[in-house]
Amino acid sequence: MATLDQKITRKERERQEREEKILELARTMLREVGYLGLSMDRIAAEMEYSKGTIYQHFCNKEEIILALANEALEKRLEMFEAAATWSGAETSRDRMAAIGAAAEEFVERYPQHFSVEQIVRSSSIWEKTSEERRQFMQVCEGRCMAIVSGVVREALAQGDLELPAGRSVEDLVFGLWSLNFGAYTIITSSEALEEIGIADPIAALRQSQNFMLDGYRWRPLSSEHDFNETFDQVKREVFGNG
Amino acid sequence: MATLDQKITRKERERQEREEKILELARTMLREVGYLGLSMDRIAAEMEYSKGTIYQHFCNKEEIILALANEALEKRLEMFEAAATWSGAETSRDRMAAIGAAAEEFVERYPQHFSVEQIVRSSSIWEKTSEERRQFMQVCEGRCMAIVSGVVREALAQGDLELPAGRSVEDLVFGLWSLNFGAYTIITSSEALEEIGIADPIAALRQSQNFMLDGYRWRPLSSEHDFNETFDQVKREVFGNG
Amino acid sequence: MATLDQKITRKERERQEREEKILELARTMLREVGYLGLSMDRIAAEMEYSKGTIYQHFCNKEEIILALANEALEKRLEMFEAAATWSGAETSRDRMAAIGAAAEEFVERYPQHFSVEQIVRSSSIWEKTSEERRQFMQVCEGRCMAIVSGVVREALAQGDLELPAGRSVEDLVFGLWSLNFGAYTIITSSEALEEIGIADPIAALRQSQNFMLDGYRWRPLSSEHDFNETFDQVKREVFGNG
Amino acid sequence: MATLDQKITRKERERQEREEKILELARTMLREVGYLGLSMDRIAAEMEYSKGTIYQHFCNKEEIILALANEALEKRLEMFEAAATWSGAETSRDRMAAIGAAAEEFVERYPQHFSVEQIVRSSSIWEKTSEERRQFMQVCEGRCMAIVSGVVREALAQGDLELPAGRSVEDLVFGLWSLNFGAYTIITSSEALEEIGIADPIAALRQSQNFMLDGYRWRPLSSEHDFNETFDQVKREVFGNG
DNA sequence: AATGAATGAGCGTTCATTCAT
DNA sequence: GATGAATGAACGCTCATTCAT
Repeated sequence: MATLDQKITRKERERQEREEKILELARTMLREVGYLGLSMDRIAAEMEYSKGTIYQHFCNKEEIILALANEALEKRLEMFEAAATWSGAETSRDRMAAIGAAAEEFVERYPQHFSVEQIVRSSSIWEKTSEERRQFMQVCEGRCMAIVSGVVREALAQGDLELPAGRSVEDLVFGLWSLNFGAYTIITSSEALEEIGIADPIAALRQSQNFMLDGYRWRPLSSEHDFNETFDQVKREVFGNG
Repeated sequence: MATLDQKITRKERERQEREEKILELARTMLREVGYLGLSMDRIAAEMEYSKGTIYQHFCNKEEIILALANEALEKRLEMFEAAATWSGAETSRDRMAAIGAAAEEFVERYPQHFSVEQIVRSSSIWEKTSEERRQFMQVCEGRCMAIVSGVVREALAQGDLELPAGRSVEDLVFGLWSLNFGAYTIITSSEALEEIGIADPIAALRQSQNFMLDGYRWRPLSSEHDFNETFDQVKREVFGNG
Repeated sequence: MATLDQKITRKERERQEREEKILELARTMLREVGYLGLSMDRIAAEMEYSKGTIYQHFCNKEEIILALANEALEKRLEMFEAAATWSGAETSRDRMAAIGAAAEEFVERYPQHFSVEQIVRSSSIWEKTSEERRQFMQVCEGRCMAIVSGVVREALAQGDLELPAGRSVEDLVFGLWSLNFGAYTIITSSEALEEIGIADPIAALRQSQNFMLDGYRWRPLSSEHDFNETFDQVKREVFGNG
Repeated sequence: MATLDQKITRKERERQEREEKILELARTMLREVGYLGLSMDRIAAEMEYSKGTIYQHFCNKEEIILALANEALEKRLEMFEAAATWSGAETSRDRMAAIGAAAEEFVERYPQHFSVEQIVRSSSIWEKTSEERRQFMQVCEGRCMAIVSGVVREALAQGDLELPAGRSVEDLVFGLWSLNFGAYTIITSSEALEEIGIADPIAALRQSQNFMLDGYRWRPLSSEHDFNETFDQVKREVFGNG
């Protein structure tokens, strides 16, 4: 019985390993040759498996992209959650900075994941899976925003922050989101930023974020606290990136 | 001689008109059916010219995209320049706001152009023209930045703004650029932002920009001046969008 | 020994049940999705058995079709035999009408079976099994004809019918066969016969058959006897279709 | 100008010749390997043209079948019309026999055309073009029937024929249609009819037709006139098959 | 005996590109 | 200079069949 169980387990394990391998390959290819360059033929050729086998795992090219996007989403969520519950945060703004650090870490550690998100966003992959797309994208965006919004609301509750008239919590989050998404997109897709004077875009991004929140008067202001240090601390303590 | 010249001129004019028509068609198709849907066959079918003729103008499908991106760049530059030299600006920060308004107007007025920029940025179109790409992208980014940088430098010169230690003019510009590019990308590619709480993303973007510059202590602060009004004024006076 | 026998019997019974189940499924699928839609994968997916197991029963996709055709043949033969030995027949022509009723009943009761016959007839399934085909098809046609021929010969023997010069028993049978096969094919494959004026094709078929036999001077003529009533009677009494 | 015209004419002629060649090939392949065996790859391989070229003529595999079916329909209609207007017909039943001869000639002269009709009828080709199918099939059947119905109505008008109670003109036509379609199908798809006793199926079909019409009391009866001779005469005089 | 992972040839179709006219 | 027929590699996908377990 044990043998049988083991057998099943091994087969299943092999299956999952194969699936992971397909996704890994797809992720890399997506990064290297883009959505257009990603083809089932190429994936099959690059693996030691045949086309048919790939199709036994994913019945669509789109399903692969979908799976990839799901992975990316889950990874990011996981990291955001870890950051949002960081025990070292003394203020609500610390917590916000921690999430910023998580976003930074995410792109650095999993650049392919970020790539996938951009492709999913820009491509017309979804024409077929249109209905699912709307749901998936929205869930993705919604859950990510919920974490950030939670921290903002906490700040409001604690009196660290007041919103200007007519602005909602989500508007603030949208600002941070745009800034981060835009920055990483430019960093990822622009070669030679240095040559146009941007030596350290990550530092510039941190600065911009801090100043934006200063503008909102989220206390403590960046003039009162070194959030740069907070970023580094989070990356060290939460993500072991020292 | 005059006749000959005229003839050449007419031919040349016809040639340029044809070229413009091809690009116009390609632009529309790109927006409607995406990069994947854009095909030389389809372009030819939709025109009164044949495929061969189109190839006489653009020896590549990629060349067409390149030309489209060029157009977009030129259009944006033109608008940025108009904004940067707006006579109604009383302060350096007014001028900065004017450029923000130009960016807003650009996306609203020429959504296809913005589309093209995103495609160019995300696609692996460039494999063949990789060398040209680096140059082109850099020129694109460089010229746009130069205008914005100019305004920042003016602010520094006039004492309206001091940069924090370690930050360059380009870092500030990068922040604005990221924020804007990110915001418009999200707006363009997310369906149903409203459902996740972002009712007026453009307003949120303006706010974020203003607060970011407030963070930099660029005077007058947004608490001292209604830049929202400046945005509207520029769109009215410079771009006739009232 | 008895135990062993029983075991073998049970196994064999299970095997046959499985085989029957495969065929049942295939028959239904053939009708629903056509020959093109019939696939080993789909059959396996729809059953609780795997592809490999199915291949243990039928080493070919074609073999399944062959088996299906065999079933159809057997079913029809069975019904023809029942009709040919109908105790209610008073004349040889009654007996002939009874077979006509059987053919009618067959198509009505087992439309899938008729479907299979047509597919087998039209498809080039047989390339591989070509040798078997010739045998099988001939056996099929031969045995069916034998029954009908038997009735014709009986009529000749009893003096109800004389054949015109140069015509054989088989020629008469061929006429009936053609008429029936053609009619059911048209009925099955034509949508909206009614719109082209054929409101009741079954009645038209009965009429045509009767008149053809009248032409042969097979007594009693349809003017002397209501064969329509005979048809209904057979369907009621022999096939319980009332 | 003449040169230009000629050029266009030649190109167009070449195009049509190519198209005809594709259809000819497809027709033969359809007959030899059936609908399933017909593939764009095979057509392309068998011609000296590439797959792309084939697709420039027919944008679908189905379009080819459709074109083939159209050809068959037109050919048959043409032959039916020629038969229906045969000047040698002395009676309405002569005219009917002439159409029978046309049907015979059609299958003999263009067996592939008849093949196409059967395939179109039996296959699930039409799943995609389902809407068009209904129309096309109906037009096909309708136009063919109209000619035959016309002759029947003429017979009624001239008093050569009375219909039994409850039977329509179309019912009679349906009988003839079924008989012919069925007979040719069996002849085409059954190997070795002779071995099961049907030495001359064409003769048997003629006989069956004649007797069916005799049953309807369509005068002159086949006992009063040698319609076999009429058949041969039509094939000779109208179709030059002597 | 039963399984289902793996195969790989084949399918219909698209499309950038070339080149004879 | 303009044309569009011709190409052929590539695509996403299917499926009958095999075979190690």
